[in-house]
Amino acid sequence: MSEADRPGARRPGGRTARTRAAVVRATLDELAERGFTDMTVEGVAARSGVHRTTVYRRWGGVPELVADALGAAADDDWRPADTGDVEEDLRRIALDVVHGFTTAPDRAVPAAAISAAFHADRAAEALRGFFAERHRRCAEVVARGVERGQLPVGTDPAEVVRTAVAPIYYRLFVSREPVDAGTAARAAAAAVAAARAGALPAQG
Amino acid sequence: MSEADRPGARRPGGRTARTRAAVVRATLDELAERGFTDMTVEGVAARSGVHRTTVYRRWGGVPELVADALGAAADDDWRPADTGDVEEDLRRIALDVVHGFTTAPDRAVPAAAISAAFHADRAAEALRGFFAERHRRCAEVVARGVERGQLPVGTDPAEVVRTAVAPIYYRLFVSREPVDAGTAARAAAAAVAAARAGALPAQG
DNA sequence: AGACTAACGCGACTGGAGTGGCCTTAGCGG
DNA sequence: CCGCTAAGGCCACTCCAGTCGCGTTAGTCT
Repeated sequence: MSEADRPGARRPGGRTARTRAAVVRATLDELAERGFTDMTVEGVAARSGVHRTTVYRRWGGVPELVADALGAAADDDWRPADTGDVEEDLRRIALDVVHGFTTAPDRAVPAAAISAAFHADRAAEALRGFFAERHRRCAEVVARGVERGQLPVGTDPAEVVRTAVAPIYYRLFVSREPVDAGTAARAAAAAVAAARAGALPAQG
Repeated sequence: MSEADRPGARRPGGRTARTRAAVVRATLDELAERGFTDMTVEGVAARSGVHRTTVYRRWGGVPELVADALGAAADDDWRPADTGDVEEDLRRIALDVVHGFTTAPDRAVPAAAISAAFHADRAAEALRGFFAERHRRCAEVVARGVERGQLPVGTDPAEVVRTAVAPIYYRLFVSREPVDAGTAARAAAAAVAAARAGALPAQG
């Protein structure tokens, strides 16, 4: 559900949608090439063929551009794998996170989104929405685990997901320590162990 | 071990140290008053009575100022409590984190440090050093728990600490969800449960 | 005490971010 | 097919972050 697709928008298709697409694409490219800190509205405008003023009017600044790009990137059909084992499913989710921030071609985008959320409320809201949706999708993995009897009834699905990925983000952006596949596996194992022990109940 | 105290520094005491102290103090004040995003070198210079040029020369920019302020703030004598129970000790550590980012008078400082690390390598290094030291101090809590037989031998102390605090940082700065005392208690309980299950071994 | 030099103060300058007014274009309606 | 209006283009302007060169001050060392 992007801005230009909204039913209430005055000019749903046509020029408005084209400029937005061009700017979003340019934002992603600039982000990958120069990074969030060195990125500039001027550069995005030049690359997209849209005038600076238009970008300032419709978005407002770099953090908002990143927020919109995140929203566009979130409109994917990503789904967690279903291997039949909760811990394996969670490990794959955690591995996706590690790859998304270390080896993925557009790895600068999610990091920039987290950084942008410090600078603009709109970016923070976009981030909140993005992760709410991710938690929703990943919760199915935990729900399946409960159905299979691998996790106790009453386990909070989203909390298990948070526990499984939080250490990765913590190392990446807080303690600034290296992350690898082992980090992901360990975090997933810890989340499952905690859930099995009943330490992650709903409504806690 | 701050810059001005270093044995190799050319001018250990005197004007250099005074300027640095004034600038660090001004940085903390500006941070609390205007926040990281709206903070400016101009403001810090004016408040400290030091010229803009000097600040640019010795630090380089806002992120470096924040990094130095973090370094100064890290020179405290904070120690985790010793209640005789690992989970209670960890819960108190987690509670300190929650308070430090939500209700503490200088709560803007640590958040700014995390944000600054996205913008300057020097800030990222300062952050890394800060958390390495924190992990070191908090590891004692886990070590005591192992000695008491509350946690299995071979548990990785730092990893338990990371697991206990990571969900808080995750909610604060990644998923942008609210945090409270319950968040801290839950995270500490999950960390202990995972450690008890042997999911957080050393050298993993 | 006096020279030496690192560090600071100062003002001028540059470049780019961000804004406002005005005109043009393109999509939508009748 | 033709007006209507939202959105974009264009240009000029302001303002502030950051830099440079030079003069001055204050520790340090003999």
